[in-house]
Amino acid sequence: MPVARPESSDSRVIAHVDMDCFYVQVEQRKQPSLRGQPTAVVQYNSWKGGGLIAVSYEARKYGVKRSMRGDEAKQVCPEIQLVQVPVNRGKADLTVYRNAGSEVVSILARKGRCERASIDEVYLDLTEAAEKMLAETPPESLEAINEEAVKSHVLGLEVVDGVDTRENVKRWLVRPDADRRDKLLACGSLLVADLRLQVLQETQFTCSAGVAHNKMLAKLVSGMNKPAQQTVVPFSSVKKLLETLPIKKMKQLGGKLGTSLQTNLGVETVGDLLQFPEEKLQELFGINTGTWLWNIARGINGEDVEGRLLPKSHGAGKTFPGPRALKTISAVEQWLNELCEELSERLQSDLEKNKRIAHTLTLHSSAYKLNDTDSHKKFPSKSCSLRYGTSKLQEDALILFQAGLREYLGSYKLKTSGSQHDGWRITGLSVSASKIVAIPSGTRSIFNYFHSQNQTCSSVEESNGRDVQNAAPLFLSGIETNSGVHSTRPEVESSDKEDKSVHALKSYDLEENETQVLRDKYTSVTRSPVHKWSEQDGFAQETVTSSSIGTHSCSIVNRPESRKELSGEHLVHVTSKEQKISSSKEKVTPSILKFFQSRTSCTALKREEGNPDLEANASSASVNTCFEALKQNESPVKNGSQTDTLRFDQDGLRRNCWSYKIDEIEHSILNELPLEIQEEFNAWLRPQKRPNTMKKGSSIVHYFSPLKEK
DNA sequence: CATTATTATCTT
DNA sequence: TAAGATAAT
Repeated sequence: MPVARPESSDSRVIAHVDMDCFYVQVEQRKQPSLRGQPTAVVQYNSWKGGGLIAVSYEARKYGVKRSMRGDEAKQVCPEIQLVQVPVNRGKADLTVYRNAGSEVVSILARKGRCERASIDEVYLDLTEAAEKMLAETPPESLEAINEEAVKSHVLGLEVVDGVDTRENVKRWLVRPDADRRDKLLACGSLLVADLRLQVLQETQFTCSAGVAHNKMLAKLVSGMNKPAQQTVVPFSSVKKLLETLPIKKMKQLGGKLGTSLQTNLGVETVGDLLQFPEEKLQELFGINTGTWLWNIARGINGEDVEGRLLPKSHGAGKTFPGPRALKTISAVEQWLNELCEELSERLQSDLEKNKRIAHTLTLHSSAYKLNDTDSHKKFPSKSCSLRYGTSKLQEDALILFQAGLREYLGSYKLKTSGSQHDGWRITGLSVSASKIVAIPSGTRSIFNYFHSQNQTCSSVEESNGRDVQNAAPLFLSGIETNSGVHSTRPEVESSDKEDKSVHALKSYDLEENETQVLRDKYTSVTRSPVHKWSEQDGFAQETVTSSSIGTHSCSIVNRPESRKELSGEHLVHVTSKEQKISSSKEKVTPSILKFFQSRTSCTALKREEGNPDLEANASSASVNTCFEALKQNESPVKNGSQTDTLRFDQDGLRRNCWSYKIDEIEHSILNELPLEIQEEFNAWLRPQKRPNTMKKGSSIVHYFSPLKEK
């Protein structure tokens, strides 16, 4: 679970941008006559008209819903235009939507760190841009305000009668006496309005956005006013916003965890969560999830916007429902071949365009057994090191499948007839490529070198007369020629781990009596109705465009450490993720300590207690009087008492442990620190995830199937 | 066994 | 690390 940092120090400007019924828009751009008409995108149509995966707002007025069938949609809206998702190799092909998503991302990434959250959603960290704007061209100085920004919905904005809403919003945007944080949000709103306009101009797509101090809030409100509008959450309106918000509306709480909160704790709204002490939530749900929940209840969420424009994995899959379930190995093989073809194409494209290489191939399947009562056993997923080239993928995928099937059938298969199509049916197949790493730029020369050489170790196969790239895998395996050092085939040990069969389905459960006690103890009785929540659009997918070279590489070995060996001058660049991990893990941030130690005046700042909620105790500290360094980590202060204290909980750090009341560090001060130190400081503000200390069999949280009974 | 097809993250 | 579970769109 994500971990939060103290809110009051969080004056970031975060936006969540969500495309409006994205697939529909893509189709409408292709076919402009569909504009303004009730339209839906449907995949396949032979069975009940196919399944809807995106619905235009015109169609929604008729009650057309995502995941209705085409036929149902026609019933409620006979006029509806149904557009089919392209089909290739017998399966839905989402390439056009992925590419359209990439167009959008490249525009949205212009003003700050950008994270592609799905095919049609991104998060933006606009903090720096907003600060810059505030410093150089603050809204109050502007002669004209972006019309789009003026149309923003500002949550909690008091209505002045006699003043129309737009004028009211405009006044909020340019208010000279506003809290700095609100000013930053105002700048963020202007920036986002700008970006949305650019997206529209350059792609013809509309989108909606949420602007707030963190990801969770931005995401929460981006869908509140759709389509083509934006919503801002001023700091001061967070509490009221969350108070009555149904718990299930929060990201991450839409599933079993949310259900558990409802049924086990009687928590229906985010506000209800405020009753529970942090320790209690930690006991119940584990240290990380517990802390996360406690923070979420208060509108606190320290998750970073990752700078990532590309997907971390690629997958191709298909389901075979009902009578279409696959009955023979040969049918499975054929479909695997199709899937691998698509996957291979996308991998080639990624390699060519993004210079990235995938390391792991995984096969997932779902199946059931005939005339077998315990037949809902899960088909095991299997993975192996990934070899480039369509037929390699196909070969390996089949082997993985067969390994999975043997395990799935277990001794069950030992019955009659060795003939194939027997007891089993395959209802789903998918292959995916993960552990994708960028080829460091320094490697390019090596890459090119091998590129020009005749391949040292490739077979010919389906290289289609085009280039074969060996350099990358070579790099990744650490300079060995990959001639045959490692087995390239998926090594499928048939270690039939027989029994362990049924992992009980997991969910959150509390003991009955404890549940009652908790409900009585913390849950109040009354609650009130809430806002109106518009639906979210779209589907989740990924990015990457297409094109292809026939790459065919030899064995690719997963050996991350080997890169270190090579890290001379060129190869220092690892993926940013890895850098982050390694640095936050083993680094003691000595430079920060040094910096503070060299500071002579560290004066304490006391903050008034008794404010358990969101009221900003904007402690006005100045540069010299801000940091207090305590020699020993005085009793770990916990969030429950509203004093956020940095603490190192890993032993190595215990000794020279300092505690800071980071709530009390004013933001502007951070700006005076050297950049490098600012970064480290920020890392502090986003505490690491703590190892889960919850014992597995703890009577408190244990997982089971929630909606099972009855 | 008819919400499909993907993706991401966390736990074990 | 691999495999499973959960969640989202």
